[in-house]
Amino acid sequence: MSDATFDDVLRIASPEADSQAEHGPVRIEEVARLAQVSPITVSRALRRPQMVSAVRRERIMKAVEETGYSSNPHAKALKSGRSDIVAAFVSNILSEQFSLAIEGLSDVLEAAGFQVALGRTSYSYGRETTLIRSLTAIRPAAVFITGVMELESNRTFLRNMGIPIVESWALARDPIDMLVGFSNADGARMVAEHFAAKGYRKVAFIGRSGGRGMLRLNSFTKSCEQLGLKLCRRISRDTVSGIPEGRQAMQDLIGEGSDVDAVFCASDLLAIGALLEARGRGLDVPGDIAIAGFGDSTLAEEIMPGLTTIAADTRKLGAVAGQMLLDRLQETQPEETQAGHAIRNIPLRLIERGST
Amino acid sequence: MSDATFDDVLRIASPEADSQAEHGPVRIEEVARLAQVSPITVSRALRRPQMVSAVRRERIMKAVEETGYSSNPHAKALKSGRSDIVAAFVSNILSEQFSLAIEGLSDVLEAAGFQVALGRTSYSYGRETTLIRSLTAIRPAAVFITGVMELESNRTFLRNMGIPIVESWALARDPIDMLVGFSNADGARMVAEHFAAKGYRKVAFIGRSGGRGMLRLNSFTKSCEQLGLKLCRRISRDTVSGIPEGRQAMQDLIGEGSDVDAVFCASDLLAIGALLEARGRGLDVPGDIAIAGFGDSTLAEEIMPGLTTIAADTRKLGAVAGQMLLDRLQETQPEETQAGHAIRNIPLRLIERGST
DNA sequence: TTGTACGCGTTATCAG
DNA sequence: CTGATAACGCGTACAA
Repeated sequence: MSDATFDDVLRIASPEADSQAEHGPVRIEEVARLAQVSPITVSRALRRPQMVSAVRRERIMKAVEETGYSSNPHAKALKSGRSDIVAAFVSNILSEQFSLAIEGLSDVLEAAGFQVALGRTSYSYGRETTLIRSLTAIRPAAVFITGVMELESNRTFLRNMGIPIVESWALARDPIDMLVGFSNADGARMVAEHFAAKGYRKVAFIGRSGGRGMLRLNSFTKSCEQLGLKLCRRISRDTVSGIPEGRQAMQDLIGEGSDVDAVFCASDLLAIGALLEARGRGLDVPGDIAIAGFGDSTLAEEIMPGLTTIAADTRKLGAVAGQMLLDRLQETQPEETQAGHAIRNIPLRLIERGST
Repeated sequence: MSDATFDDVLRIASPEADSQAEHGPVRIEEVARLAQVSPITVSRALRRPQMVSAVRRERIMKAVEETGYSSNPHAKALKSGRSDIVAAFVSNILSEQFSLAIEGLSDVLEAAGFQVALGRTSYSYGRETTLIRSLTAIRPAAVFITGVMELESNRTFLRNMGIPIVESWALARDPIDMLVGFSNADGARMVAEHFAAKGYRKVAFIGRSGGRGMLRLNSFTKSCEQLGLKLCRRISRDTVSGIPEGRQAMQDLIGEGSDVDAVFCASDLLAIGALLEARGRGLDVPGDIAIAGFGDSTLAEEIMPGLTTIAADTRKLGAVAGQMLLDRLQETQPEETQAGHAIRNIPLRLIERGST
């Protein structure tokens, strides 16, 4: 312990001393005794109120209130073979867009009594596989993935668990189960069309070489051809894409002395890095070079001169995913709970700002 | 479903068909049968290997391998009255610093077989209280908080759970249990000293009015007095502090026609908003006005002309917290597991960049 | 509508 | 060192 100064921290006293935690957790039996019924009746009163007479139900509810009873989720999970946990796989929790999706998801699910457990795959198949295998033990009620599961073995494994699954972030043709995504291809096309409309002719692409970066590049390439744009340069890296990588890529581009008009960056962070580098070297954006991104991060609006980008409402995406899972979890006829291959599309829009 | 273009998504086939999930989870009994021992011996072989003879232990381990057995965490939790879940309370998952702390925490804990469950308090006492109460049901093994619990009732509740708890992000004098923090007061003083050393004399403060914002303001105020700096203006808001709020605050400051030299913003995002606004209005930073932040976000380094800021290694903070929890969880004599009031200090340093 | 008996998978206890 | 027995708290199946 160094001699650092201690902070004086706010403390807020509360009148009622809450000694509830002292006596350990309340069991259903205690509630039953208080309400003068059997434990199973308490259980029913909570799970299927209409199965219990009004008189007892009220007595029970009162006892529940008084004791602060809530059922033990582990016992419940053990009995039912299924927990109230929804597993959410995220490649990178530092991503604003993924975090927003998780917020949307957990807002919906927590309101319905489910817990969201985060698993970080860190863009690694190894970690992803490890996490997937651990699901056998946890017995989640459902699974959400910010992305599409790529390894066929993991897809099979998840499918065999027989629980609702939502993949996301792309409009894949045959999801494991359900899907809520947006069309990366459309987004890339919108950028190409925007470039064409603004009169840019010689364009470049910066992005990750795998996954969605690749999707965006493929579509961008095709659209450029159709629109008569010349795609002079593609800079792909397979590392995670942040501001420094964007800077580096732009540096490469400029260093080559290329005469590119406009650059499409497959993520906002890449685009912001590129933009900062370009301006730092005295280039005018968009005069000397136009830049567009993907994702509509907070920064896209704040940075000078404003970043043109493709926006998807990812908080909504998460909320929709949560609702799809809930719908399936709360279905009355579990027999019908076959993989429905429901697909929901989240529309994209291009937001034009100063950078193009 | 609109007519959006379907993306072609990468699929990676894998040679070995893994049919493990088909047959439902493997139970300890199956392993026992395979190894020709009783279930309890399997349990012991896994939890206390030295209690089982080498011969059987090997047979058992082989059977575990073959079946892919892993113990059911719900049954374990039910039996032991304690789960392998560590609850982590975060006020805002969109914060880069908090996310890094969570990464550090879960890297350490997951390696030791614990699961980290995130609870978002959203800077709301109500949500915090709700989450705290829900812990009774979940029976976490331990609790981590990115911040200091302020409500006395919640502090009591947590203390009474009798599990290891780590608060963080400030050097509070009497933590509920353990603490790993940095001195917000020191950080603010470092900024004041830096301003003084650079010759700035008329300074301002922008920050949140509660919690750590207040800590930083108090210390900054005192340091300014001691150093002969004139603290002309304090702009406090009680909302979450992002780039837009920083912009707004700087706008207020400039609008008043004040002749402030330098501004200390209690968070990097506020500082970046302020910086963008100042430059957007044609002010030179630091010529016309110097700006310093707190947190050392990625952006601080990237933005022009570089943001002077107070850096704390929050990933390390999370890792240290995880280790403190682990040490307590793995203590052999549970009798000694009294609230130790261990306090660890994470040093701060001022990073000077172009903005001052 | 209500209650009894039992089992979910694991591990502590105690006897061997 | 090993195994039989019981119990963790809840909810399903069945009986009343």
